[in-house]
Amino acid sequence: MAVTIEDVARRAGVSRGTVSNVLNRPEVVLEATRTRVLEAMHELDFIASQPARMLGGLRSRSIGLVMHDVGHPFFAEIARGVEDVATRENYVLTLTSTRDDDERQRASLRLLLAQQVSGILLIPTASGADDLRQVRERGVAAVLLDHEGGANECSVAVDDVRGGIAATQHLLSLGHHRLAFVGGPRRGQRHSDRLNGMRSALAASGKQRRPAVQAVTVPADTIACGEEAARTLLSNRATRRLPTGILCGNDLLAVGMIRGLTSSGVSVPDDVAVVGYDDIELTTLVGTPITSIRQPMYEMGRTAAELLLSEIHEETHTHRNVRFVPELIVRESTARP
Amino acid sequence: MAVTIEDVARRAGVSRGTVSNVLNRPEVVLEATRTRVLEAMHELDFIASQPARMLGGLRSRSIGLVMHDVGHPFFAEIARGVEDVATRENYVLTLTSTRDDDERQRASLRLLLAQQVSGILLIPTASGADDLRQVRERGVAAVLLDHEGGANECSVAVDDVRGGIAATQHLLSLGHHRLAFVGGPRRGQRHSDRLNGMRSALAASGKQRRPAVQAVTVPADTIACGEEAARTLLSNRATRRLPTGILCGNDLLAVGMIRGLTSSGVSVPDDVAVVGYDDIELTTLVGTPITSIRQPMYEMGRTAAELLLSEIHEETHTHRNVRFVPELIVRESTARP
DNA sequence: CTGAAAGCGCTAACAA
DNA sequence: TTGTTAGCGCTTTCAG
Repeated sequence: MAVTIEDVARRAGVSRGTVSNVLNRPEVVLEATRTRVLEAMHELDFIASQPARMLGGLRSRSIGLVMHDVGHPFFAEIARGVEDVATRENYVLTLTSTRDDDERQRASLRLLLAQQVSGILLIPTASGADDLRQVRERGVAAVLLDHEGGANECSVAVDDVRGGIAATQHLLSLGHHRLAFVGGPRRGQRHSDRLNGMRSALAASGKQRRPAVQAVTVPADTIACGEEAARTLLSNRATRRLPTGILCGNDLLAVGMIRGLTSSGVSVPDDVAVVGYDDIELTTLVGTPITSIRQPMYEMGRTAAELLLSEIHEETHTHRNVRFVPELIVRESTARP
Repeated sequence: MAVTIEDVARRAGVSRGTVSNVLNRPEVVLEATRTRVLEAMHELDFIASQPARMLGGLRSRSIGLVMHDVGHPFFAEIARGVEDVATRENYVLTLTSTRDDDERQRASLRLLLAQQVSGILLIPTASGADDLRQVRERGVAAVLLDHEGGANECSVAVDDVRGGIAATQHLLSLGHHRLAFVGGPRRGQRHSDRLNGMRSALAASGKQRRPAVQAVTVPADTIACGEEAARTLLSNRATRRLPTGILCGNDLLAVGMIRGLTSSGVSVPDDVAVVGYDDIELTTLVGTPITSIRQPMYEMGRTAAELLLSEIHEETHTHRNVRFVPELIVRESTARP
């Protein structure tokens, strides 16, 4: 088997306890013995077994991240932020994707708990934010990510209502009063809050028309769904005029929307202005750069990881609900330069 | 503390050993007792501690993935493939990013080893493929990803020489004989193989000019570096004519290259044809859709994970060096439709 | 400051 | 078929 603490002890001519001490409380062991032990470790290329240490009573130096899908740039960027602080603090990051499935989320959480991670970051499914309760009951630290949390927990989110308001005010200022929102149930409250933001901004403007914000529901946050939504809007024209200002629940939807619109001869931004959400790098790269509501994804990951580590380590940790403010980034999809 | 196997045993009125048996060899315990134990587990919401099981002698049900950066779509997509099979097989995936730093790669490997993962997938830094030796010496399964391996190990790679050849033949068939390659040392042999592919295809064509393929070195695989490379090519024009066919080491470089070229009044593809590499989704979304050499990233991740699990489980595992064949996908950046 | 020994939660013989 | 027990590699008292 692998080289154990026993081997190191023998080689250094000390007891296991002493080796353990140089690992965990080096200040308590004599300089001379310590170097001797360190040398022995080095010569044997000793790597202490984390599982064994944990059984011995140490915390685990690993945290878990549960999210929808690493493949999506929004989540990947959050993961980067988390990973950077984890690495910096010498933690490893175990990650699992739920594909937005409640069952998989529950399974993921159990798997992480079984690993004895010392903390969990959860980007919940539409209805799964409560699952953290059970995690906490087991004494494992947890913070909610991309979801507003309660008073007795840490959370990191972005103010979606303000995002909706910012997008709407921008559209209104450009003279667009016939508005639509494209989003789906999969992102749960994220999208409904943004829609609410639109509605309240429109109401506040006093420019509200009879048919308020038109909401188009899509099954997923993809380019294809965006194109589909464009077709829906276009074919509805018989009964309802085409909106001239559209907010999409994420940037991929916006890409699809613009594509669907232009391929039917509707010009963006001349006929219709389109706003995306998230502000992933892609928005700057497409043919018509997209105006978007920027969410600080990397920062969110970093902050959440820091809160989690603080909850793990600090005796006097007080819960915080961090809420970032999204930022409107104007590009060509709403206004020609 | 948490609920242990002991609690379950007491509640079900059996011994620890029996509980352990229903966990590990259910067929050996009487139907009746087993259901009783299962019920007790359920009532207590028992989750067996993986660390403890490992000490007891079980394998770990976790694998590690070491890569450059989760934030990059190429790696993110590989990670997705890995994650899908890990989840399917009830393994958890621990991932670490090296940012292409040898030191960090070594640290990552140690961290994973300390966690007692039962297998490691490594996308090595330019010079770090050898680090797996030490992993294997410790009896931990390992497969090399995105890097051609030796006979005594499993690996999953893509034939870069053929990728370079395919791109070159395509460019030649379009009438471009003055060629350039843009790439960097960071991706190590990946890029040099592609360049070699270009050279041999050019030589084989009999159309070789005196100045063979012009190689432009960039420090990183980013859009900014692509633009920079465009400027370099442009400013070299005094001594060396502008190439008319350019292969970029990845798609982001190609995006930057096209942008740099067009902003200087050089038309793509009319004046210069540009080919990217990887074929990430982005290639279809930019203003001028990019011809690219497709690498099956998701498949690579899946395959590597499957090889790893086979190496972990199967007694009779034989090593394989899987080499995918890249595919040329033609789009507007080399030929107007 | 160092060594000896108990125990962490579980698995895997071995007995019964 | 089930119970008993000896570790797994480490940490952490507690003596020395």
